[in-house]
Amino acid sequence: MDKKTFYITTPIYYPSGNPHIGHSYCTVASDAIARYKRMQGYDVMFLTGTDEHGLKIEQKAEAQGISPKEYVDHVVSIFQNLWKLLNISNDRFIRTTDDYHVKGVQKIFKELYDRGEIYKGKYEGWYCTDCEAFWTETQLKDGKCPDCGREVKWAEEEAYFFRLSKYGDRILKLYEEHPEFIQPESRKNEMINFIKQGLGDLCVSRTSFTWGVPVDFDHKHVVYVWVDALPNYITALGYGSDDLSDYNKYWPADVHFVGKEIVRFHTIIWPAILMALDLPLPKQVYGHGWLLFGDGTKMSKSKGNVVDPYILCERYGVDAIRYFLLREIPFGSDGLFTNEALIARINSDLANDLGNLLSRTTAMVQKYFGGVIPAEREVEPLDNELIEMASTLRDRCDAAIDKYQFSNALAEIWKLIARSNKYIDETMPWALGKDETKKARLAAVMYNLCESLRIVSILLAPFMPQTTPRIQEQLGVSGDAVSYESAGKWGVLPEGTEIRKGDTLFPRIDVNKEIEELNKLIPNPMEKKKEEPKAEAAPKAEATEKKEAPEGVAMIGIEDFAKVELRVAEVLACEPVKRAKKLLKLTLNDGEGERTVASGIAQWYKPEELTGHHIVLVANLKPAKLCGVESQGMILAADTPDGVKVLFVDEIPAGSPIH
RNA sequence: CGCGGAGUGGAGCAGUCCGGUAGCUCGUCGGGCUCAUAACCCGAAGGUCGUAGGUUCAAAUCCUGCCUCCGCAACCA
Repeated sequence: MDKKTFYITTPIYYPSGNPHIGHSYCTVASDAIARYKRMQGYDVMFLTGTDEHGLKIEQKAEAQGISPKEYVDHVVSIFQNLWKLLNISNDRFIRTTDDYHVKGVQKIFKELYDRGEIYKGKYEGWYCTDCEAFWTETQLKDGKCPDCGREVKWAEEEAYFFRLSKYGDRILKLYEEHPEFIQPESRKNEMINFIKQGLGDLCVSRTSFTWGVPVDFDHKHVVYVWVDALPNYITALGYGSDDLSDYNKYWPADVHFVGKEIVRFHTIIWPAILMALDLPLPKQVYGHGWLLFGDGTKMSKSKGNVVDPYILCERYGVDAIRYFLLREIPFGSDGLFTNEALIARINSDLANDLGNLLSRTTAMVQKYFGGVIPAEREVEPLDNELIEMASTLRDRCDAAIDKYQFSNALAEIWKLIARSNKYIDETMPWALGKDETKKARLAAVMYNLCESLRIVSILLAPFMPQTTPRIQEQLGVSGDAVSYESAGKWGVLPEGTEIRKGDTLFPRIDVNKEIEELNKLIPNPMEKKKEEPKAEAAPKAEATEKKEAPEGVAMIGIEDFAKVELRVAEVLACEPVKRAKKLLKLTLNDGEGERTVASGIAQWYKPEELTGHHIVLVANLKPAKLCGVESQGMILAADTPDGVKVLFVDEIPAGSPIH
């Protein structure tokens, strides 16, 4: 009989920057499931990959003076190295630039077109030439491009559209008939509301850039993100090629793990595309939460506050990071990532509870029995609770894993670890060791502890694949004694097994020292954001960030710089902008007259702190409308660890040009 | 009224759907033990569950108003 299959995917990540801890989070979670399911005997297909097309990549590459392919090759290799480092056991890695994917997408696109699901139309809207982007009326800021503030013109672009609008009802019905389709539950309502507002047809091709999958029957066009990226889940299985064996075997996916920000694409657009193709739908889309920092900021490439997964792994070990990510944060919700919490978990859970349990157990077996537990053992009723808990642990883990509740699964495992530590206190093996007549009892106690640890090591393996072999080595177990099957049984440890104390599993970390060193390593966004008045508190959770390297800032010639007109200006008046959190409206005397400039510094300056000062003005910036205020320039300010500092040049008269 | 999330002992969370002793982890304090990575085990202190009303025999839980915080969006020229 064929093994039951299990197909799990991560999103394909966009390599416009290096992978951060958020990518790692989703990938580690998927990996744990993949490993767990494999352990249970499933034939698992675990897919991850990268989504490499699009304007942004094209621009990034151009900024670095290399081809898009060169650019993505480089970044993708960084992703792949990180997955290797994190022990990610993906079966495949799909790149949307792979030939088979390109062919598959072209085939899908054509088929959708032939079925009348995609039609050629006109994309109408306000077009910004500089950004090469279309905007809707409502997106415009006072009739100008919301991105760059430049003039836009009404333009039409030929484009292909997918008839998404006709699938609203079917998708709602899908949610109704399969309430488990969107997880967690709370995300479903958002989707329902979104659909009920009415779905429009979806633009699925572009002519404004070329870095994409060409539409093979209309070469002006490249396929736009939706029909390119989403089908990776089936092209990776060979859909669109001659060999459909994997597709037939693994599709539909058992679960797509995605971040909550892209739930919409996976629960509306993706099912619609599949419906249009008459293909089976994935069984479930799970939208996990975000990792947040101490100040509640979502981590992202653009904000730069990235905790570098490499540095973390290097300092604490891969398994510690994997453990923390899966244990600390309930999978469906957002969670805080702080170094303090990380270190606390490592010390208390990994070093004190698990590491120390193994250490004291193996040390005693060594000490009292020279490493081999005697066969003659005297059981007592006291043992029953431990045995009961250990032999049913697997069921509780299974149940949690079935619901993707990683933290609950780990919590269950740790209950057994805690129970085992308590068991040592209850049985007092050191006292038994002093009494020759209690040898058999002592043997039973040690045996029970080893059994307990054996079961722990098996169930922990999907989460901490590097650590568990070390535990099992010390326990002297392997093969059948560490199978999933045997995790549900008590009394598997073979007679005569040689147990020996090994190296410390997880060394304890000195919290204060460590936090100090981390702070040296990576600047802290908390400090520059808000000064906490309660400074007497112990070294507190330090959210850390790593500033993104100032990549892509190319050298310019003097002639480029000469294009910028800098001038000293006096701040005549300053007021907050209504409806704007960050903006201050400055009225300036630039030496020739008055002008208005908006500046996003409300967070750092009160209006009265600026009036009267002389500042540096970029005088020839194209005007832009911000929150209803016409900004006719920009003032210079510096980013510092303590916040943004406006450059004051009070001793220089207003109007002075600067070179 | 832009959309959404959240306010529970010092910190981080569970409990809220299906009202009825407020639970967990960490931290603090006291005790025990010595096999172990100054680890482990036991105990204690600490919360009028954001606020004001309402429903009810009974509300953290249901209803209404309000306040605060956060994310997204609109503003970081």
